[in-house]
Amino acid sequence: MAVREHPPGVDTRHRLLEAAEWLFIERGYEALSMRLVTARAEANLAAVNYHFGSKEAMLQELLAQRLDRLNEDRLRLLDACEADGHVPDYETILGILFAPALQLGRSPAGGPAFLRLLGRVYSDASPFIRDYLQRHYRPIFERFFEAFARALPQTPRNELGLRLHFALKALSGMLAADDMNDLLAELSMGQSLGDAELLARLVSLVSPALVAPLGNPRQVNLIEQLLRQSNQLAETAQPGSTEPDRSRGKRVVSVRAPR
Amino acid sequence: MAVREHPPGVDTRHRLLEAAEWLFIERGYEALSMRLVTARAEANLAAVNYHFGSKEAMLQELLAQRLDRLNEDRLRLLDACEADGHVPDYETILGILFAPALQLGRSPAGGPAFLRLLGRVYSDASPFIRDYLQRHYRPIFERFFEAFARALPQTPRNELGLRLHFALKALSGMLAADDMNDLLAELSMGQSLGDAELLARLVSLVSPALVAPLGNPRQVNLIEQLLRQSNQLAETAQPGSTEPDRSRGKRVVSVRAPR
DNA sequence: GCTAGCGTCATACACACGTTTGAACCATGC
DNA sequence: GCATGGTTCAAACGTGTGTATGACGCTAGC
Repeated sequence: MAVREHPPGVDTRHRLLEAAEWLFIERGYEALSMRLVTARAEANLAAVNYHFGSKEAMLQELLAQRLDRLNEDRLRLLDACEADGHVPDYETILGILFAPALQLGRSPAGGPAFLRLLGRVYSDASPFIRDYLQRHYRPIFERFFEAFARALPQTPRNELGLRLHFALKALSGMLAADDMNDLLAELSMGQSLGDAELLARLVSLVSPALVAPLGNPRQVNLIEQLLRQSNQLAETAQPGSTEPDRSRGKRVVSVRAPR
Repeated sequence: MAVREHPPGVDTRHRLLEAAEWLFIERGYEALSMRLVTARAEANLAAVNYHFGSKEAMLQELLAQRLDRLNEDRLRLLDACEADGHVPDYETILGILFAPALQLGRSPAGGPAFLRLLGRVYSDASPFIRDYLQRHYRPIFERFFEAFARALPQTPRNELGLRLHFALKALSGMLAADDMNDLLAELSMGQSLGDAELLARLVSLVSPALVAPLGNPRQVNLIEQLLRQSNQLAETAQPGSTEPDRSRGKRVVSVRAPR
């Protein structure tokens, strides 16, 4: 007879959250099923609904546990840097956004793969995750937006929005990548970097998107040439419109591999 | 009696592809169900399997129809720019990537929302889409990677990979956004821009990520200060580890809203 | 010793999914 | 007229999902 793996005392609730976190990091929200979670946590299928009430409630608790702390730290840091009317410059604000994230990534409070979790959360397409972020962290985002706006007063607000959108998409996309640990390693390029150097590199990778001038005449000229050339090539290659229409109709028979 | 909406002659196949494209653009692959597609195309549920054989086959055909042309154009343009040993600089290569996309976005061959489709494809997390891109367009990506490597010979290859990854994530994330049309409009900042100006701005937004120097001593110093300050703030605020443990156990009763 | 009550368990429910089926439809061929 | 074959249709199948239920074990309080 098999021995009992987990005496009831050992917190199932905790194991569930842990399993859910890994699965969410690895496969995203849509692919996260209760059966997968409970199997990995070596718990019963009904455990999630018993302890949390629903799948979404469990995810909410998981996210709150990990993200609330992060955003509190960010806000505190921003408050400190804006004390007595000081206006931090845009690179500092980027640093304020990134530094607590890296620190939580190194601490047990953030969890073992905090940065990957962050990336997933910010790039997951599911409405549940998106709504959650909106509902809980919009004020924080707006606080930082205002800070950026003060740091870059010459940039129109809507263009600033665009540039921020762009920069943060890039960052979260990078953090969410499966090979993001390799990527971070490459950022340090063989040398063993301290956190400060690593963050400085991250900031300098992101910050040009906020302040780079948009299109000088030389570039416009270059692009115009390319557009002409592209048009011309496309014309000579495909004088008609689209594809020659494919073979149509006829019930498609499906040949399935045997189980 | 209701009149027949679509006489059988009007191509169901075409309507299916169209509906699938919109749904894919709006909600991504995971949320794309046959029932939604056939309903929007005003076709029978079985129509997809009749005309294409399976859901995945339909998506493959949709993607091939839209993306093959794009990448052919890109390759042709790159070939032309590399003719007789010429080595295009990195901004030109970015232009080569973007120009055909914009042109197809303006032409009927690309479809009504080609740019948003592009963004979705490149940022969708589902394994099917990811595998499809890998299988069909890896050679193209590698060709462009080599071109970038020649244009930036002083950049180590792995760092170049990182920077490209970063830049393209940013771009696709921006294109996939729901409000991407608004964003593009903001890029032109009120002025009505020609395609060349728009593309030049896009290129100059992306290109710094490829060549910006990584972290000077001043920045490192700034970040070091921030890290210290953050650590200190976090310590004083939360001397313990994480959250005070929540109320545990007790079957959670769920109160469901009535239908 | 007995009874609460927390936690776990197997099992079932209702629903959504992709796919399959066989009959019906309907223009075209003879 | 009648058969043929491409197309559409309603209905079902099997599987996967989140959730709900009721019984069972175990520990704690009296």
